[in-house]
Amino acid sequence: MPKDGTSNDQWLVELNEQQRRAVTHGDGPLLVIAGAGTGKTKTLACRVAHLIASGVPAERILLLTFTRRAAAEMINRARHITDRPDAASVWGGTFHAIANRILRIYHSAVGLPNDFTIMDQSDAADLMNVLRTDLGLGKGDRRFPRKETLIKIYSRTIAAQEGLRDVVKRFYPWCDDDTDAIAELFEAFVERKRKHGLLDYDDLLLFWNVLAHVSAAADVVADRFDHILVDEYQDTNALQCAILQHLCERNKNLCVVGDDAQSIYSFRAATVRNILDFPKQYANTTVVKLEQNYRSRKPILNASNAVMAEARERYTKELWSNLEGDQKPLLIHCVDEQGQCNEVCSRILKHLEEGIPLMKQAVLFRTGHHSDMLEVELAKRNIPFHKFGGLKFIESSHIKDVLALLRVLENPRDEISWFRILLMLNGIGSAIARNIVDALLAEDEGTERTVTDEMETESVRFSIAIKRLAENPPSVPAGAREGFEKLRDLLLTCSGIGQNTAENSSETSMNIPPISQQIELIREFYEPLLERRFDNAAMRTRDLEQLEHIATSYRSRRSFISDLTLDPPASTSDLAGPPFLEEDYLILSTIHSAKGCEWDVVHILHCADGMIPSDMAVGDDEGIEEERRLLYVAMTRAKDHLYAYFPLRYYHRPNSSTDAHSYAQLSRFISRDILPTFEQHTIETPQVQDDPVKTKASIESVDNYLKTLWRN
DNA sequence: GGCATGTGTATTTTT
DNA sequence: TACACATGCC
Repeated sequence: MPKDGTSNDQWLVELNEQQRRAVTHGDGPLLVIAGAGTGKTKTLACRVAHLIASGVPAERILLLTFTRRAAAEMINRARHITDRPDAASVWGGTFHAIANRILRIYHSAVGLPNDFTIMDQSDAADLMNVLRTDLGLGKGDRRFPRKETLIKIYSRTIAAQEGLRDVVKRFYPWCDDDTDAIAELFEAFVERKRKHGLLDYDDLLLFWNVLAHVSAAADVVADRFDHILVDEYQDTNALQCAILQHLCERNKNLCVVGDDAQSIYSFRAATVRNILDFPKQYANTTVVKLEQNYRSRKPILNASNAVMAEARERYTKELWSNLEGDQKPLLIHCVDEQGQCNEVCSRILKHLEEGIPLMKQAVLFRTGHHSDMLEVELAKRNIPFHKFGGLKFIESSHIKDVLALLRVLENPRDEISWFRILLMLNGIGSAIARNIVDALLAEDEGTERTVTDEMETESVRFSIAIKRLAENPPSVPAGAREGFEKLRDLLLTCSGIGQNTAENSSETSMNIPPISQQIELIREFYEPLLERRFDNAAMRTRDLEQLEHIATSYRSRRSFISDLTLDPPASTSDLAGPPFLEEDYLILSTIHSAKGCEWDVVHILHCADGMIPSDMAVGDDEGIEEERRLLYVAMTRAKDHLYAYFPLRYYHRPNSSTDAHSYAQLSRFISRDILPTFEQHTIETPQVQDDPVKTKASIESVDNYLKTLWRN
């Protein structure tokens, strides 16, 4: 094993000059402006490798990325480059995942229990809703913001570190009259979370930040890392910026990488100011720009640059490419959405025949449901696919139900999960559920949490709520008794108490079944309920099997739940069969989830005004600009072939037989001036399948069908 | 009073 | 599709 530096040469040679400057930069703040496809991942991976090779202990390097997958990939690459297994101990992950990891260690310094559970955004919204009802808001004819809106306001206030009043005025002006009530609600929200040991996404960052400057752990935390690297810095918010500032108070070894032209997360309070003002914030910043694109052929880059050239602000760089190509991106005019589906499918199959596997092709779109019709079409044609973004596995109600059971086992003070579970049972509605929850949690709430770390072992950690369930369960109405008994058995078994009575519970309490077995038990309990509650039980059952499968790789229930909330798996509800059995599959993805990825062939759906830009975002200039960047991100994912589809006609009710429709306009971002950077195709009539019954039963499609008869 | 059930409606993007 | 809201049933 060569010592410092000597083995560097081999990989350094493969870098271009700018990349090499970024990789070998020594101490002090470093800003890397990295355009799309300029080898950003490679540069970061090499920098990590370089640091390790120059003697920085791997566990003192922190790599913050946008997804866990990105961190894992870079660390893996660094390990290969250096050929040092210890590279695996680099701290890598999202801000939230790292916050979780840190807080599991230093929780007591900020007064958190160690068994805290993490709520995702919809859990937080549910809690918000409970409190909203408790406080009597939303009663009468006053229209009070919906729970989703409330959690967004809350989240933005914290992430942007601005006052509630300002946030509401600026982003939610229609809620301005309710600000006082909202403030009151938020106070209750925070109080309730603390009482029940719940942290939401914002709390994770908030406490990490607090940890760094008010607590006794501050020194330890600030000293923990010698080098910090941050990917996708343009999509960080004020709170994350503050955390970083605290983390590198000792040394200024902070390297941030990003692209202001790809900032697409302002709805999460991300601000481009972070990256633009970085040199001002950190004196003596070294700035490196990566402008050579290694991904896209010239005509694709041309069109992408043309789209960005019309942006209101001027971006700091211009990308160039050496990759020749004579094919401009294709702009394809389709009759309607079905026409778009047909066209996409046939082009995908054509490329497949040419030898480009499905995995190297992607279909991108603005919102999750933009691919609905295509998914049906792909299923019909037996083209397997994976969908990223949109409605996630974890958000479907059957998964949430199972998760609620696990959560209650992990943190019996989790009121929201108790509610969710109880409401599933026959004969129990909100009133009875309320009584049961009150009965179970009553003593717990009054009890001070004086338990120390050492005492919080598995055996004592399940709290009074579970004990009460074992010793003197709350009474329930006769109609609900049977279901409640089954629930009780389940929870006690999973807690390791079994069906025995309380006297020997302390002895058997260590007898907690492994996590996958717990899920199996839960599944047995839940399946009858599932069949009663949903129509498509079969598919949902398969999801549960999948969940059980994921669980087998976890040792503790706690890390399983945390990971599932912080790094949820992509959707599995594919129509085209069990995805993990297919060797080749097409990628469907929202543009947001496509960030950082690249494919040989990229198809962008719905390039119509109202889709990109989304109707929801055209309210103000900043919103529109972000949509433009979104299209830019989508286009720059393509290496060799880029297709943009524009369906002319949108049916108001796609699944009915009525013909009501309206005409769409081409996306405003593909303006007259930049049209020449595309080649245009028009698909005249919808392709009629061998089975004409599949086509829309409208007069028009009948007529079109007849036309094909006359012609053939 | 409280639960189950039916109808209508509004739907971005994600940790 | 999931939720809010209204109505009908015990």
